[in-house]
Amino acid sequence: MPKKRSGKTSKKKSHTKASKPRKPLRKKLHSKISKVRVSKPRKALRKKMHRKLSRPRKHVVSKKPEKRKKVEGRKKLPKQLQSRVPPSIEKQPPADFLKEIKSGIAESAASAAGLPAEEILPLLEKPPEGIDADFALPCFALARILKKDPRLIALDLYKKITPSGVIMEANNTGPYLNFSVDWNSVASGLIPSILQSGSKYGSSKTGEGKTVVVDFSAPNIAKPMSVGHMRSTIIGDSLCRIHRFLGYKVIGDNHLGDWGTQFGKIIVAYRKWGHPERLDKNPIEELLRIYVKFHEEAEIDKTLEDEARAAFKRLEDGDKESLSLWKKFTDLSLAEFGKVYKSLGVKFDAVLGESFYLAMAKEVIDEAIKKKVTKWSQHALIIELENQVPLIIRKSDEGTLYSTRDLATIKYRMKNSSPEKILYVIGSEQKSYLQQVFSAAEKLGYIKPGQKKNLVHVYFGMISLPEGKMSTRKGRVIFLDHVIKEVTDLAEKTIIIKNPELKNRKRIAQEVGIGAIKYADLSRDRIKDVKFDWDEILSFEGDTGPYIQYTHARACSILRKAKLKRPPAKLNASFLKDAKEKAIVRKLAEFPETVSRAAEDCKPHYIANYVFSLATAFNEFYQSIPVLKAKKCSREARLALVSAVKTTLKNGLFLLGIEAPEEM
RNA sequence: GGGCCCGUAGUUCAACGGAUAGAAUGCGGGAUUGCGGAUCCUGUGAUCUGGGUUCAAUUCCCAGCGGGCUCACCA
Repeated sequence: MPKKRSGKTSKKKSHTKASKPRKPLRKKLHSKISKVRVSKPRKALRKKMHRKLSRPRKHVVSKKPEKRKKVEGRKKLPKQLQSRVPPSIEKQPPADFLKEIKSGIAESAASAAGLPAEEILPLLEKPPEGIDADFALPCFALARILKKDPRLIALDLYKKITPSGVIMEANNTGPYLNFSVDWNSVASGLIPSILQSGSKYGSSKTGEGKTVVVDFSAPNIAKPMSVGHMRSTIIGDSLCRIHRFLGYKVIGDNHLGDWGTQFGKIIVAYRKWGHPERLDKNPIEELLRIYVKFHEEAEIDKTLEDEARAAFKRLEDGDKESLSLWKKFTDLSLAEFGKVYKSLGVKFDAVLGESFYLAMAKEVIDEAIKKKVTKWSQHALIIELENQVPLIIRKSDEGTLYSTRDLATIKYRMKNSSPEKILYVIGSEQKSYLQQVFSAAEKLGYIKPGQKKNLVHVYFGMISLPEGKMSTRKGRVIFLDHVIKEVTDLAEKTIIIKNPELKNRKRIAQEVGIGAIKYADLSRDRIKDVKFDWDEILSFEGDTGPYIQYTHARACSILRKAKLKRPPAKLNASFLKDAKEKAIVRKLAEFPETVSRAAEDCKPHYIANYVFSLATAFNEFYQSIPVLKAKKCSREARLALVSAVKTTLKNGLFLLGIEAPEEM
């Protein structure tokens, strides 16, 4: 049975529209009882206290007393405001303030310790919540090098370090050396820099001159796109955006499943049971019908599979009638896929399906024979691999296989784009298969020896339904366009309730609905399996795409009402005094690092999590601190902050492939 | 059976080997007619088991248990 390249399609009982469980829109009626707000300790603090009382500490190393002593003895140093307005040179990538702060800290700690800064830098980390500091240097690693008690090292460094620049103070807490940063000073450079960089904030030039091919989506022709294809499409699209943002030349390639034995099946099925009129009217539906029919009949009549293989062989050998059928099916399917891609807002730089590589695949076979890396096994041609199952590259009927075409694809891509990396955004179930292909490619010399690591399988877990595995053939499947429609409809209903005056309601409902779908996928680590859950995808509250979009829209709303002609050129950040404001400034500074980590690990969920935490920080801020009604200086500073948040949220959402409407 | 992946509050997810494991959702309380309540505040509640490495393990290693995927002429 054909499998989808991008994932699995099967699914069990399909939910039909009306029966779908759905989370009701929450109507909140609020009681108007006025109450005096009592300030309470923060939740985290509470928890901590509770834990302390109820549970014995695990490690007795804790030196609370010492910590306290240190904190008391902490010396306040004069802060030196050094606002650093970034160079306004166009070509210059946006400044990465976090990186600069960290290297500043690393340098001063390094010179105090007499070690190179490069050794210190990677050790720097963010202290946990509740620690009153911005950066921490755990001294354990130094203890080994310096052969000293880490606590003494921390103390020693603390004494030697003279804070300067944005580093306001250092202090030692047990084996940790903690640094506090003057966020006002940082903000006065960072915020104008963000405003100036705009849609470029967070980008860099690290990928300049390098090419990355992203192989993603890859639906199978003649089958509808199910939610099984969602992950490859959404994750792949995001990875394209992220790499492009970092300066790479990206070739997003939709490696369509438009060749292979399943076409034999469809051709056979079409000749036996197909209705041309139905095909024209409702192509995917008809193709699916005959495809399912084929498998039902094949259960009974075992010769059907052979018939299909033979039909595929004729297609591969260039039989005209078969080819014209193939062409028809392909064109019809592509038209359908195009609609889905359009609503998802996904574009490709290349759409080179497997059929494109047919001639090259045949060359691959000849080459493999010539290079003497093949062996015969039961009339099929195989390549033997170390510690792996051999890879079949030609069937016993001399037809090509997925593997043959994949090898040809590697050859073609290396030759034509010489990419630094090729990312295969394909389900984890193909992990061992892809490793075989990569090894074979190395053996055939399509990649340089030792460069196998540049062929990266960006795998992801499988989508299943609450009722079990999906299965196209059994009709247990949820179609992607169905999901899009449901979510979009709900978004529209929500808008009608919450913002009836909104213009462009349809378009924004679409943006919000798609945002919900994409965010639900991209906000979790791709390697984990997911259960498709209507309730989750139809939820617009909490950790969801619409929450981020809403936050962005609120920021836009404030800026709109402020009627600023243009963002302030200068910023007096000393008016950003509140802890909530500082928290936002720090968050803003973390964006570039988050983006590059996401690219390194090919994990867009870093960005999703980031954007959520920034949105949350912002919501907490504007909930309690007035912007428009603040006094002039505060108002200006806060408006700049709001604007920087808006920009950063928008950029983050963009990297996830999610629109950021200004109203919703 | 061999190989690979996963195992965290009731549920769904986070957590560059570090200091008190964060959220969301659910359920229970709340938000002075201030910038849109798709928001905010607050209570509740978790690292599968057993060993090992480490100053330090949710994280790394081994074993077990549970789940998923995969083991050649499908893709």
